[in-house]
Amino acid sequence: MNLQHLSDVQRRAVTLVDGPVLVLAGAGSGKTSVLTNRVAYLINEKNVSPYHILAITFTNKAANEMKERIAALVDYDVSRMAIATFHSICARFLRHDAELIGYMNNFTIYDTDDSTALIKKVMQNYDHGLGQLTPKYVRHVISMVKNSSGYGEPEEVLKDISEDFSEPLTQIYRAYNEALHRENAMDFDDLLLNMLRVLQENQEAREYYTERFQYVLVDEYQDTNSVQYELVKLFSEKHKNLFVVGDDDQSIYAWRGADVRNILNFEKDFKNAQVIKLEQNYRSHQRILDAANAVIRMADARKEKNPWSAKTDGPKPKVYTAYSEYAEGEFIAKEISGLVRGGKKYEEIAVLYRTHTQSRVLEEKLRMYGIPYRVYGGMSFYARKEIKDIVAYLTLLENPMADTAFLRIINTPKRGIGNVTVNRLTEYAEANRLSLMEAAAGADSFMKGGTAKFSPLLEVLRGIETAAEGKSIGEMIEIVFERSGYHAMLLSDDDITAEAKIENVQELINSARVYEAQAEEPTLEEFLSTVSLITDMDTVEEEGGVTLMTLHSSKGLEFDTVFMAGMEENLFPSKRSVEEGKLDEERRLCYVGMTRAKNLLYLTGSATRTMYSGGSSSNAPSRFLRDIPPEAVENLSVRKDVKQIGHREETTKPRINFFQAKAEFVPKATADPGSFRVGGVVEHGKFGKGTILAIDGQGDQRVARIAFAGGEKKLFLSFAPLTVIE
DNA sequence: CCTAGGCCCAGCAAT
DNA sequence: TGGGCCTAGG
Ligand SMILES: Nc1ncnc2c1ncn2[C@@H]1O[C@H](COP(=O)(O)OP(=O)(O)OP(=O)(O)O)[C@@H](O)[C@H]1O
Repeated sequence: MNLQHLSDVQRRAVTLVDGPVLVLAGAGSGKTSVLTNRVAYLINEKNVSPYHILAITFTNKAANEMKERIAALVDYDVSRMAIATFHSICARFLRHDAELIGYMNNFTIYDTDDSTALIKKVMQNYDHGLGQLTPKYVRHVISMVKNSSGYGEPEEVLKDISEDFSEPLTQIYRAYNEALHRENAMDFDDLLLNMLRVLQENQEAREYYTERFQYVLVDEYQDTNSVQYELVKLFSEKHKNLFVVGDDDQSIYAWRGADVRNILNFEKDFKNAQVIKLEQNYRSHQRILDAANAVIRMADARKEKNPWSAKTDGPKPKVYTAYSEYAEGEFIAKEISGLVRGGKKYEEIAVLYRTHTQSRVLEEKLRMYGIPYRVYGGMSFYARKEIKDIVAYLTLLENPMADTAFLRIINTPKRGIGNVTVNRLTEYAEANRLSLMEAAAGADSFMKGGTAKFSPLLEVLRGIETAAEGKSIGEMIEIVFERSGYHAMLLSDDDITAEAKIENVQELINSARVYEAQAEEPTLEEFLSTVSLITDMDTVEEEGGVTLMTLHSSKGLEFDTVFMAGMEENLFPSKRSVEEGKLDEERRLCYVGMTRAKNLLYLTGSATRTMYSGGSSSNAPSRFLRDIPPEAVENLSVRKDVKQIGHREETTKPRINFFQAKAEFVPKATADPGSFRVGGVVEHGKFGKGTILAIDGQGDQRVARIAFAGGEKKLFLSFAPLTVIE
């Protein structure tokens, strides 16, 4: 196998196959490439059967790509290979082993929506004195507890999280888990946790998996949580050939339980571990690296690295501060248009932001300029209401005990079953330890006319079940769509979104057909499993225009040109991160974003931003911008823009922070009127008229590159005898 | 007892 | 922007 395309040290990482190995290296150093090559190398050169390999990727898409690569190398049914995300692989194993820990193997996976709904229901049953705590918050706490299970009992973990509420929270935590178990359902965290229990509690299963996995590989190791850590440790305990790659500077998921200590302590945790450092960055040129390193250098507690790029030169990162988010969007759209006119492809460009809500304005401006784009993340296809409703019907076919799914469709379409009836049903079901569906069948015993009330629904469900017998999944969805009355409901809905919803359901049918065509042995169970674990990131395409996504989602990806929008205090870093002292994670997120760029990096922001209520806030430029030495970037901000806020200010309500903000983002030297700007025309006492090509530096150090008739000159703006012509 | 429409409030990131 | 809560009408 040819490994000539790798550097010496990368090759070493690929071929050092025995024992625990950590590749700790900065962004763009080829960690993922090394991991993929290593899998291929094991199979091709070391004659390891694909069956004996466990490789954990960060997205399903990355897993599929890796499988495709392996498929080209060996004659093996790669779909059976254990290459997947933690969640997918655990779900797959549990389909076989859940019964070892008291679940049924056809368990249902509840997504965030489902689990929030269930938590809400559980909370209603308790006079917990948690009035002010929302189900969403409680779900987050519960998730943290589950993800921290490697550290101890729920009670202890809860005390650390919330001293005051630990008791009621513990109660809810228990009740929620019991409900999940009764419903034969697992939430995302349970997938990991229950797989861990299988390994811990069942000797035979442990034997099987540890014997099987001679080689264990994990990508993005810095963002593993305590349960994932335990899983990795157990899976690799027998053969001890554990290979992990990661970058502590890219740890950005502590808020959902990831623990960077996993990577920092690797050498201590795994005896005889070898550590390989990759220092060369193959993705970005040096100027991008310089700026990114200026930001990450300020973080505490990190392993120092010496990244360098062979591409020593390239355009400096560009900074632009607009006066409003609309102007910011406009700037980005204009720049993209210009870049594309210059030959760049839309697909090579990404716009990254801290929060999904930022995308709306950006989209608006891109559309205005006729720029094709695709937004990833946020509301994914499978999270849409109509899709989730149809999926709930399918879930009930597979698992009639899934009360959460039942509650979702009990009155959708409308069947005259309201809150009061639902509450009575729930009470009755709980008192008699029945599933809601079972309880509904005996409704006469708890309310007058109960049977009559529920029989239409039960008949629909029974009808679907009979009709779906022996049918393909695509056909099942059609049956559900028709017989549930969902289609009719949408047809009679004159809301403009109804048509799109019908199309979405059609799309769901399509995806079921695609799944059936591809799967070895398609089952409804597996389809539902896949659907609940699919993310938008798995559908990233080569085509489709400019990519819009959050900074978090961009981890692991790369683009020729990257715009980072919303580089402002209170947004990035977020207000909460500052308040809660979690600034470093934001800083690392900034580092992740900047290092996605191969060639061109724009850092944009706005002095003001509209709030949901219609008001407006004004924010200083992000501190991360200030951490980059001025001479390392090119500042494209125009004084003119800044002044306009002043005008707008006077016509609208005053904003407390305005002057402060203005003072911070206006470079000093431009504080005098008649400002210089890139593209502007100036006159010099000696050289005559010229056009400003670029301005670098700040304050007295600002240098302009100006094209005069007699050639290009670099001049200090504060000293040169220049007048602005236009 | 159900439904629809109006009002009020909230704001991060995602498997 | 939307989801949760409240109210009036059916
Ligand atoms: N030896 C090499 N020669 C040339 N290009 C390389 C080499 N190694 C990696 N690359 C390229 O560098 C880029 C970054 O590689 P990769 O995504 O594997 O890095 P990474 O360390 O996983 O990055 P990150 O941590 O930022 O996600 C890819 O485009 C890859 O093809």
